[in-house]
Amino acid sequence: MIRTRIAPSPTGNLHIGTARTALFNYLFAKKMGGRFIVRIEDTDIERSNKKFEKNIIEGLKWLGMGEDEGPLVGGDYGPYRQSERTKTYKPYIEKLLSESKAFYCFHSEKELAEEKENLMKSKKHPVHLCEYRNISLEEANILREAKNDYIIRFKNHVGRKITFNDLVRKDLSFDSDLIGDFSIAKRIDVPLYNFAVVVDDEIMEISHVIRGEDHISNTPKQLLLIEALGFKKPTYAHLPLILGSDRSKLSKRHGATSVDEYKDLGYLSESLFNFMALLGWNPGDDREILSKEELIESFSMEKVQKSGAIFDLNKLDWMNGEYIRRKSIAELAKLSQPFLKVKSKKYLEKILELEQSRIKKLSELPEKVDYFFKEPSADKDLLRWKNMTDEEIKSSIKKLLELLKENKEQDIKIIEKVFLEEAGKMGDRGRLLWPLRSALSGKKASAGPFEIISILGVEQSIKRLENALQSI
RNA sequence: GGUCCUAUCGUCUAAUGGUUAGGACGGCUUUCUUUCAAGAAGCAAACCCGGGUUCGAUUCCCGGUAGGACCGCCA
Repeated sequence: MIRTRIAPSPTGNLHIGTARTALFNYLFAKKMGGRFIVRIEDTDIERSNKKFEKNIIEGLKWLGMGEDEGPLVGGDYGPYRQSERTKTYKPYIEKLLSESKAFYCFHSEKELAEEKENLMKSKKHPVHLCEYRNISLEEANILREAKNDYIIRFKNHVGRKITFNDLVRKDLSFDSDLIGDFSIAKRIDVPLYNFAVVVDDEIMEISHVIRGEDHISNTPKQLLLIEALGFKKPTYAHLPLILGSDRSKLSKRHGATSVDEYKDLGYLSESLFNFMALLGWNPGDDREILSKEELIESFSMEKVQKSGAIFDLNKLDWMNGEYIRRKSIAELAKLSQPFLKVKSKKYLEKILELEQSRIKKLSELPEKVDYFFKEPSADKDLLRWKNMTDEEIKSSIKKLLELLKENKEQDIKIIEKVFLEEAGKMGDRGRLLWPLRSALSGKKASAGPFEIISILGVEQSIKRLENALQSI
């Protein structure tokens, strides 16, 4: 059974990078008929926050990645929060300690920091080979009472090569000397990340560890622990990172980095899902717009890119526009609720019909359609088409009013026909139609005048034209 | 500083030991058009550098260069 997991730490909102990692875990698991698991890494109780945990899991769900197991939905391998698993880890730490595969280290943080600094100064790889690595447990117990400051480290072998096969990067190899005696637990019941993951992955029977390439250097440590504990090795896949416009790891200074922010900006979950999938992966053909099902169907690790990909807002905007245009008006109306408060559903839908092809994100809506809710302020220069004189504008509007009043009771199709005929007589249709549209919308850019009239109604349109006339 | 990773249009990417190096976004042009979009048509735009292997390298190998990630008693 293929089992993949995402392990967010609940110290902030759902980050785009985390979401993308989750996405690849999800696609892979679903493609292989496996299970997608959410495990919360909240070792450091102070930093963690239930609110963030909920937000992260809901964010994943919003994107379409419902978890098969996790802290909120449960499962047979729980608990799914690291903070609730301290009892699970303890025996494994004790085991390593009693087998002399781990030891107590009594160096202070200050000493360690100095050691590292000196090593780097002398151009050496910063690595801690601890002097306490061979002391007996008895000695350690005595020292522990004397100093209460200690940490548990893994006793690393020297001169070994650690190799593993990565699904994305093929053979990777690391020198054990450069890893040193790395830390595995703060105290006997407080494991550190590298230790906790290894134990959890074993117990939760995680078959594939799919994560960002920033974890590559953690892998040899975890492999060492797996070996020492006699665990089963999962298969690894390290994904290329998502980069900001300057090619460094995507972070706050690059702008919006959380899924929430994109949601609030009016991006649809489908476009974000689709877009992230195409960052560092392709389906092997020219398709760009793919549904979740198609993405799952065509997913394969072999197609995952090795180099990082810039998060290009331009393309996201385009894709979001594509998705907006593919929505039914009813769906779009529902999605627009948070952005546009309109009491009448019918009215909202009519407006959306006009804007569907004009917006790239839902947040553009309020500004684009405000004229449907309040009369525009009159501005004579806005009414001017090319180099019409004030008098010409005036006579155009008078003509418009006249025609509109005459055809008050007519269907909009008829009105349009009449107006177009009249505009045709003027040679340049803009001389009649531009003042019409701009008087109705109060904007340089908007939907067409007849579409607007059909929504506003003839009475309101006459009123706006009269207002416009006043301003000249 | 050390280790590891990576390298095709501005961006996301495809393909290939011999191609006019393909697609998409963005840009530009044209078209449609009262405006803005959307639509249609088109244009410009890339194989990091050097050496080797080879009849032939963008492709394979080596070196350089550049960029990135990591180097916690965070995860």
